[in-house]
Amino acid sequence: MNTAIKRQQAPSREDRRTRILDAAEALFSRHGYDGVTLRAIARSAGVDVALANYHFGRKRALFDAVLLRRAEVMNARRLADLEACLEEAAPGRPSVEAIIRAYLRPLLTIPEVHEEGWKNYYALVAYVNNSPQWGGILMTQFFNPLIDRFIDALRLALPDARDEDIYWAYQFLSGALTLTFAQTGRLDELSRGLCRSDDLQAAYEHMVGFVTAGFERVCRADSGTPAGQ
Amino acid sequence: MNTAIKRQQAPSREDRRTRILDAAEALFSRHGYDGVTLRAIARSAGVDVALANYHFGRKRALFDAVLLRRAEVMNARRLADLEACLEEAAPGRPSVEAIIRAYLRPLLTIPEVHEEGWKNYYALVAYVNNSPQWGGILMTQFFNPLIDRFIDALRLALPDARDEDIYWAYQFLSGALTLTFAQTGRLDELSRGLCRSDDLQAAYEHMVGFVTAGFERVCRADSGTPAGQ
DNA sequence: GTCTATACGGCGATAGAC
DNA sequence: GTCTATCGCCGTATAGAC
Repeated sequence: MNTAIKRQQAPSREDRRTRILDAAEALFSRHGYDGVTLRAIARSAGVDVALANYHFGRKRALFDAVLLRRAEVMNARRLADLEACLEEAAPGRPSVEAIIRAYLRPLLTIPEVHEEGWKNYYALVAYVNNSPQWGGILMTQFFNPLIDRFIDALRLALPDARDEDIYWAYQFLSGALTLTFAQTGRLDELSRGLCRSDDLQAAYEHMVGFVTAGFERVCRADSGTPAGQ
Repeated sequence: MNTAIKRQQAPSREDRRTRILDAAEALFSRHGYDGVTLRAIARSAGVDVALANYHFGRKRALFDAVLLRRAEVMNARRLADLEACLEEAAPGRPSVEAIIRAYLRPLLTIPEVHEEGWKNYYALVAYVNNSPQWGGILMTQFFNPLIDRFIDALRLALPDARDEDIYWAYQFLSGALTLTFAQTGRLDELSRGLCRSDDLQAAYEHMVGFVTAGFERVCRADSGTPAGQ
């Protein structure tokens, strides 16, 4: 009724919440947690200073809310892809490559993946992941349940691997992934335009090969860390 | 004369410069560029606010100076290791693994590598590399001449590789490397203590295998990016 | 329940006094 | 140069409008 005659009406509760999250996401991804004020977020979102506090509580809780919003979407998609991959292989073992594809593909098959919001989110995750302040706490908080499932699948695919080798390999995957999807433009500079940071399709194809080969090499039964260097 | 009778004397010019750089390095690595004020740096270094400005100019120039100080040391070592590696292989081709070792080994053979200063620097480089604000500009500014040499060596080791494949693989190496040396503690959490972020030796050994295999896979002549996914 | 206006104590920035 | 007065912005809390 009311909604039917809305035209240039004031934004709804959800509109405002979303705009605060969007503004916070953009600003945190550019300036880091300590480089952003609640007032700057409110100004950018076009709302009162106190509104972010009302909806999300303290600054730190808003930071969490920004991360959670898209992490939930992404984790659900990845989990579905992983389960499909395991089901397809059953009762045999899945291949490492199939698992890596299930982990990476959702990052670029999100329909709105080229919108600013997702791009900002990817940059924010890269910031969080690489920060000694946030990395240990927040990556664990938002991604551990999902990653534990992927590690389990990798144990299945690599039955002779030692756990520590799988964890180290995952660490390298994580670094390559978050840097690449942050789309910093660095690659464009280095390659003098030959590669484009925002070519997520090319990033995905290359990363699948690189990471799969890396896991297979590091997790070979004979690939120990010998006493020497 | 004066210097001879110094005991608990005021720190020298170089002492102060160094302390400003150390303080800036620590604070920038924790809070990002926008999260740090010149006053916070001065306070942490125990010097007057105006002194940072006197020695280094504007805030941005101080940021550059922090990065440059250790980048120069690291780049010189890497270049020496690369040249030794090429010489050893001449007139044949160097192996991919030997080149990767020359690129990574200097990161942990720095004698003072476990001091706070280097640890902060590694975290700072991870921040810069992953930042859409800084990544494109500063990584190019401080590391391009060196990396061009390594890319040349990799072209030699992988004569059939396409340039774009080498650049993508380098991007993944760069992400894995900067995240790992940032030592965020994330890996310790995920592996429940099985792996330790500050075990640089284990990081190095695993990374060499992972990255070498990744380059070899991605740069195989037949490893195209086919039209489909 | 949703939101605005405003206030508070704290700290950083600037500039004039010494 | 160093000190300090003052101003403005910080995160957060709260009272009250709607």
